[in-house]
Amino acid sequence: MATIYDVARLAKVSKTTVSKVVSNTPYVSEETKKRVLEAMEQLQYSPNLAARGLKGKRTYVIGLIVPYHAEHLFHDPFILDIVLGVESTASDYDYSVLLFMPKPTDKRGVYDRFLRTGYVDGVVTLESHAGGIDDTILDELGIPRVSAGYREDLKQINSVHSNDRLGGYLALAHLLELGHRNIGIISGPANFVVAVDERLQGAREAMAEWGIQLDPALIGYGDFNVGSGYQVAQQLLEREQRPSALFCMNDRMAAGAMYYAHNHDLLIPADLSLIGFDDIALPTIVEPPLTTIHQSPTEIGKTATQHLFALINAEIESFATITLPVELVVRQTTAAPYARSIHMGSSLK
Amino acid sequence: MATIYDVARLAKVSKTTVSKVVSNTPYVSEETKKRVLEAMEQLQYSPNLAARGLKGKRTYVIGLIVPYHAEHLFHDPFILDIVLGVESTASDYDYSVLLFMPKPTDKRGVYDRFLRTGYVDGVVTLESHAGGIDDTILDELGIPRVSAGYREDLKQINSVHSNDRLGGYLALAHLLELGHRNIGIISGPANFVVAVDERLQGAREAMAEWGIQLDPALIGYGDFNVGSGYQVAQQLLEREQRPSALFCMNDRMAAGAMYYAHNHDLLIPADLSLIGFDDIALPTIVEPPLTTIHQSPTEIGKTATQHLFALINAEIESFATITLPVELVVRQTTAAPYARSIHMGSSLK
DNA sequence: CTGAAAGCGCTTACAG
DNA sequence: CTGAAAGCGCTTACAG
Repeated sequence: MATIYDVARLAKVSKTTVSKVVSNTPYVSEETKKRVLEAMEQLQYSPNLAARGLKGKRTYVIGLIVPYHAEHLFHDPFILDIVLGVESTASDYDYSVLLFMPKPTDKRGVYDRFLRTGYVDGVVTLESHAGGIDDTILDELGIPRVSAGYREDLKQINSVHSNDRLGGYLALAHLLELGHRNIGIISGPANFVVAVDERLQGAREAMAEWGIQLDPALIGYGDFNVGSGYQVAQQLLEREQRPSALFCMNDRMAAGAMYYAHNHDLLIPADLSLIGFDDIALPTIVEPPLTTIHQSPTEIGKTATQHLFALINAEIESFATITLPVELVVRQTTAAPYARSIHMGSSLK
Repeated sequence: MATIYDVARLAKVSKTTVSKVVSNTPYVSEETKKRVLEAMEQLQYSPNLAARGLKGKRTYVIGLIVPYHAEHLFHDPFILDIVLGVESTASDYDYSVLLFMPKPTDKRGVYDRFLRTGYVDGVVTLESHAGGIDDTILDELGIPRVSAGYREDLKQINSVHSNDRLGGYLALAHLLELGHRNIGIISGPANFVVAVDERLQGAREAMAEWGIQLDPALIGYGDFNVGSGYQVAQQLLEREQRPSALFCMNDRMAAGAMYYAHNHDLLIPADLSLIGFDDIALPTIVEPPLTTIHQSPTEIGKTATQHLFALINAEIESFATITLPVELVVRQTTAAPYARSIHMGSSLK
């Protein structure tokens, strides 16, 4: 591979000058610059990252830490989208991404070693809940860090996530506006996945605005999988006072709930309104199309990485948590309550 | 961060000796070694990767190239599992993983630059179909490469994938042994995803053994999503001579087919046998449990990475394609054909 | 605007 | 078994 020396010789300048052209320093004459650029092109020169990293203040590499959690959380399709957002943004900044996936069984040393090798200018961590990454080594080494997701220490700093509280609020407000009062919630794991707690809080706030207290008995806890949506729907819909609407904390559980409704001759949305969260591409056979709260995992990855570069470049020292907008997407699974039963009597089956 | 010099000083030896201890060279006295090890521990010394990469023959980094394909292929849960296998194996070998996700819109230069920076000792590429990675730059730079999945040039070399042909064979053989003769196939995209072609070939071979010719009209083409499984099932099951069994090329399409069967009062397996491929964790509400062909994406990642290290260490020069075993997992969606209709007459509805 | 020189933290022959 | 010295390919003050 061509080195800076080869380029210098071909362009008849010094290594120093080549280096200046590479790093776009001003005060290089146009003519010299052009000659160097041509030589670089001709030799397909690409600066050796190891050498840059060794001498300069930068390694041109950021770390991406994706802790392996429980099976179903790790296989969340969002993870790949966030990773994609991080990688493509890093690439835009001419940075490379070093991937690190610590397992829960890893001793502390593994994590330390990854950072102490001195390879990274900063790290993005993917987090969703307790037991994640801790900052002490990062602080000690002076490596900036941005969290894509909620920080495990819950500090409102250097992290990027969806406005989950607003999402919970919008979902409930939508149902309340339609006239629903007896609303069940199919929650994810609470006190563990921070986003879940936030969405619950948002739901609570919406209900408070309508003067309603959230009944804990109307909250069921699933694990984000389709199957748990089915089970929790069953648990909630078998109640004496059957809820007229369900807020499901992700689209997959909403699909499970819909499946339960189909199996029990509940028409959606006539007998039961359903709203999800995420706005993933559900199988087209899940009918009717789901009303949901849209969020953008790729944007989370992008925004987190952009802000990491702002930290690396010392443009900012830290930033307050960024909450990305979420959006209510009304499709065909929500309507006024008991639209059908009002006309046809209350006995549904 | 502590350097090799700090360690040398603390242990009262030369840098050279420390380096020898780090790289586990023999011919260091036990006593010296122990002192150095203690100093390393005390200073939390970790060799600087950039310096190692610059001077030594190795960078201790491998590249992982995950091309962004069509939406649904990229979001295949297998990808994350393969990545996990690669990362954890690299980590076992004290290597780091540099992630690279080229988009179809990337100009050639982006890919080149990733490799020309001289950061990687080798690369693992994730591939499934045409239009992937080409070897010319790798060959030019002398960077070893292993493909996790079928190589896009279809060379039977330095690649690791499941024994898809055997999988196709096992699936069909299972159905044929149960007595099915009129068998439909819900295929993935053919002439594009290599594994699909292989599975079809395996299916063909099984049928030939039973003296049956595969009828092209009994093959429908889906896109691996649940919805397409539903649609193709419909297309095949509405035929004059309704197939008594369907071989689905992944579990998600099998779930779609099952859903179609439920909606049309076909009992599984009494009226219709169904076999999938992959053995993913389907939602528990998909009932009955699916008979399928098991494969192990994490193993693909691990095996590919292990062999990459064998190439890097020059233990081998190349290796013939490794096909990882697949396994028939018989659960409850397959049975002898028309188990019910034989007893109850042929009118099903 | 240009370039000579020092040095980043290692590894690797080589000599002892 | 141990260590002095050269050098990997860059960047960065510094001098001109």
